[in-house]
Amino acid sequence: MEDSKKTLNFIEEIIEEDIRNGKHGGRVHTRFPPEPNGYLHIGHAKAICLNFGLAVKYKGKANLRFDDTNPVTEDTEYVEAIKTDIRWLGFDWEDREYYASDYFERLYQFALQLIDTGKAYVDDSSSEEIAAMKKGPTEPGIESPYRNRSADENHQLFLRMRAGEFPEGSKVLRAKIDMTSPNMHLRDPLLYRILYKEHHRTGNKWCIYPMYDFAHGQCDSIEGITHSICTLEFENHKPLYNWFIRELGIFPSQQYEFARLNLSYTVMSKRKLLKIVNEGLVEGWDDPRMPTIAAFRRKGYTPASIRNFASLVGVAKRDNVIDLSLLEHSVREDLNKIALRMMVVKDPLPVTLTDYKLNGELVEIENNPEDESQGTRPVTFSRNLLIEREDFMEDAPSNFFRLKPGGMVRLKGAYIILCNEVVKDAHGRILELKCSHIPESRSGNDHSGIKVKSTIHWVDAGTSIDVELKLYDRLFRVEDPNGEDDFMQFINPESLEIVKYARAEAALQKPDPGKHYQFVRLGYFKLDHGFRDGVPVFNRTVTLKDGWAKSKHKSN
RNA sequence: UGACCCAUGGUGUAACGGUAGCACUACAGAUUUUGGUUCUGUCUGUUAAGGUUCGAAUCCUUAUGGGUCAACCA
Repeated sequence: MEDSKKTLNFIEEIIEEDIRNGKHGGRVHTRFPPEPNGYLHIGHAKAICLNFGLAVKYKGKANLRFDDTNPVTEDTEYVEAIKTDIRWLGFDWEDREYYASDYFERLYQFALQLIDTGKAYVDDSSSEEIAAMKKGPTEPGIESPYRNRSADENHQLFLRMRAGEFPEGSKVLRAKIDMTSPNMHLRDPLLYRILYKEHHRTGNKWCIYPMYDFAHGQCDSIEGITHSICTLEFENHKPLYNWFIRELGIFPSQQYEFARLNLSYTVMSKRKLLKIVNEGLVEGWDDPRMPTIAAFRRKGYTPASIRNFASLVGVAKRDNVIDLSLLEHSVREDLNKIALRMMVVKDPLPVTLTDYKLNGELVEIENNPEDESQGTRPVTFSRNLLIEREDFMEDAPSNFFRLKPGGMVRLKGAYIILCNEVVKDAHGRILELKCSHIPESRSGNDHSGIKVKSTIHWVDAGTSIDVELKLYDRLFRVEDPNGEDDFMQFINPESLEIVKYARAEAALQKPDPGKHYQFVRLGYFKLDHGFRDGVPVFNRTVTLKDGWAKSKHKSN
């Protein structure tokens, strides 16, 4: 959406070929089909951008369709969350909000049609018996003893299944295809099961529910979907998808599969994410350490950065693990242009300017050096300041450019200062720095002639305020934690660091919840849900790139 | 050991029989009142073996490696 690449991905190639051939009158109609049983994650974001993006690019349409055929796991809570996320990403399904459950009656009629043409039968076998008769992929299955009931008997039985005359699990409807097929999905797949469960939309109207395979393709067909795009694991379902369309003689939607997104240092399966939530390892689905869209939103990502990321990762058929750094690159790129700069000191070290005689003054500092139109703001400067503790080093190596005894550094937007004395307590902990300033070095009017190697951030001790900072790290310690059962052992125990009392310039007293900030040299931040005991709480969206930290890491 | 799918630098992704390119990462340098940004440069790649061809990442064969499928989940 952001950029139209010159080269096409394989789905775009198919679409352009179809348009050239006048297939479906050159019409392009896609759909995004979430199951409302969990929150959307960054992998879904890729699928959303793909489906809705294709519709935009080829002047077609994209539907939102909830695949709600399993009343046991689905809920309206998820429906609302999903809609919020898609809208936030910037996509619009207009009036095309559909539900598989809207089509239950038509799907039921489709089932009767298959029964009457001898293509489906009611099976009384238990689920264990059915599994046993299917056998494994390397050997042919065997046919059910109920497979050759007459169309008429099947018809009557299916009517009675719907009427609620049979207990849950006692009967299923199956397609009659081929029990010896090497493709397991073609070994008489289940179409309907009996389930006495209330559905979040249809209530108790139904006690039989269609399976995914019997619902999805037919829903596509009903909606006139031209390109039904799904992930690779449905590749083996395609012959079945096509079989239903052919046997029913309905609109021939076509399925295309692409590789789902995997991100390093996290997991993407709903089951695993649910487990992390349920075991209380995070606050919830929108905890900023989660890979959900809601979490990225709360953490301070922008919709544009996620859309751009989706475009950067591309669309192909090979399994992939995308570097987290690509996502971070994408959000930094966006935030650098829009974020308001502010100064916040995470770990304050008092600095007293012993030669500063004024009763304080205001210095003007730019709000965004990348964008002059964002203007400047006045910041209070005085004799008593706070700087970052790690910006001072007593025995500094030669490549440490910040403050050291007898050394000079510029305070961002203000003066160059000189460190004269280090005040310590009995344990040797540094309590305070006594410094002097160079009056002629004032920012914007510097005629001191002095060049310093570094500029550091600071706040005025008297007027600064407390803020809380929530600093996040990757959820998992290892790049690919996707082991089946042991993934929990790779959880990063230090994925959240809370700085309860950082000191911020006074302007942050009334933070704008809609704005993205850059706390100079600390990273990009966004207001979390609000305040804790009157103290504003900020989530760190992402750090700034830090060459110094890297070189330090290397020499260690 | 059945069927289907996939294989290009560290990670992704292009090249549609004719110069292996782009992004991220990493590294080096320049600029910089954020060790940020910006700019410049460098490193690293066609899984293997055969075949077709004047010419193969691309087509064919085989091998190897990886993924998916045996839920009354989607």
